[in-house]
Amino acid sequence: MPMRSVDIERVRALPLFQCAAQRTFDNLIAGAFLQKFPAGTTLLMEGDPVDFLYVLIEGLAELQGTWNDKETTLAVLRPVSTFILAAVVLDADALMTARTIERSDILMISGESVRRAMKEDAGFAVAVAEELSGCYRGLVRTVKNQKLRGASERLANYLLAEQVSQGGGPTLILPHEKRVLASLLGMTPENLSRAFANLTDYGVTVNGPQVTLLRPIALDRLAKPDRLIDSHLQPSAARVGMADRECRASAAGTIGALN
Amino acid sequence: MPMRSVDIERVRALPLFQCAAQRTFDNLIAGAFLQKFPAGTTLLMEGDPVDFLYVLIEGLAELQGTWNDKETTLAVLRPVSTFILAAVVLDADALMTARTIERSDILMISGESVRRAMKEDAGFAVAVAEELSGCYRGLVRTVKNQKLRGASERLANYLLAEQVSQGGGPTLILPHEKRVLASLLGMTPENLSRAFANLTDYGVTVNGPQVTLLRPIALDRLAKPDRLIDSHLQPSAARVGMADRECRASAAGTIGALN
DNA sequence: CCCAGCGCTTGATCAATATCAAGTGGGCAA
DNA sequence: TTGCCCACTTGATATTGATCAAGCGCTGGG
Repeated sequence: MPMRSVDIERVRALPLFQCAAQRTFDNLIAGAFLQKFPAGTTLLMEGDPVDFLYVLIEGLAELQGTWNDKETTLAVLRPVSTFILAAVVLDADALMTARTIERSDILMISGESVRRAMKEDAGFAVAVAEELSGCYRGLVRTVKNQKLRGASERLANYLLAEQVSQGGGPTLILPHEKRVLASLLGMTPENLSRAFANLTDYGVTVNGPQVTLLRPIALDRLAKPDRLIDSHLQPSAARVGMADRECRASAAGTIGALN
Repeated sequence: MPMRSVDIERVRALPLFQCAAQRTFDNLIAGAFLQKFPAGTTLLMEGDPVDFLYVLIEGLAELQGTWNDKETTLAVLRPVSTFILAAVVLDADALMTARTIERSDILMISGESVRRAMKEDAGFAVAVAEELSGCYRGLVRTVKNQKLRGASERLANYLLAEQVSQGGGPTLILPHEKRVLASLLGMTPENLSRAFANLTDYGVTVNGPQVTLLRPIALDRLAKPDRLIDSHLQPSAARVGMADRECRASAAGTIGALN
């Protein structure tokens, strides 16, 4: 499957590849291939060896973990993000299952060549370390979110985060099924319904996948968003350089570039 | 505070520094200093800028997160481990506060010099990426542990993990106060007591900080440890090379080398 | 030696979340 | 169009975990 040059540029523009030498980048792309997957495809199973670094170019994907016949969503990924980086770096087995939620275009880069590129190109190795740092911090936020907040607080913060990521208007569209959201937020679908019902008093109106926040101030007072948990409200209006990439990782919701 | 050469060697032997060029290592150590802290000292507050990479040489330390006057322990660190690496790499604010639990010897390495070393020494940059990958995967395990298991299951797995890390004998010593363990496992101290009580039927006897596992098979059947959550039972008896460093990260309990 | 404080436990109660069981409505296929 | 399936909702109930309130036992200071 040949890559369109538009897509190559989008990948090249990722923080992960921005600082790589042109030669490094060309080598990585040379052995890579772009593939289309229908919705609901399992890309990689928990416990399997990882042969590729994945880059979601278009569509929507999900990372989930399993234990004892229970299942939980660890992250929902949107374009453009890489995933499974940590396993690739260590040449280890996957700790999470990766699944497409929508029909998706996914770039697969040989894991072996990624490891080689790191050794040969210090700039790229640094970029990998920075990417992983961002992913790591995203997960720290996730754990804090999970351990310190109750269900409706998690939902409230998710909604506020989605609101800004969707332009700041009063109404936002849930990007996937509510059942996935429930799992992501660490509750049952039934409880998500009830959590939405609780937020009615705070001006939250639900209409299918469309949610409207009528009293953002009230909702905010309930949610108590925190820059050390919710990455959407970062103070650094300055510094648009290297270090801001962590901003893409969100604790309550979509964790960009999760591995 | 001059470092003993014994300690220098212990640091040098860390996976993080093993592959670094001698020159890189010397530079890093040159600007570093070793400091002793009494128990209960706050090394770094959540939200503060991070100026140093910390290496716990001796003692016991804790990483905790806060929100809305609630507090949770994210990890308990034992020697020798590094922490706050991710924040150092990104030159970002700390997401967790770091506290000593016991009197501790801590090596502090300039963050600026770490970032410089990464750019100049690809081998070191790769090691940083590998370390971060291990930390990342440790946190993935933590999240799965937290979201998929109930309180007594988490405790049971913690005990089994501690047992192997303390030599595999039937009796083990809790390395810190039970209240810290409770917070680490995501429950209240009261509930930890009750969780211990529940495990009585599975041969768990508690006597102060000393815990004996009389029926390991029964306990194991309850705990259902999983190599994709509990890092203590890794299959890789082979491959003692680079990639095994992740083994030090444990989901249920002490996450070595957490950042 | 005694007492105060603290960590831990235990019991009673309460709140939060999960589970079970219908029931509704929309979309898709026959 | 009809009818079924599936996501979602809602209610009733069960379970789990948190909170509140004593009480116990060890330790360190007076």
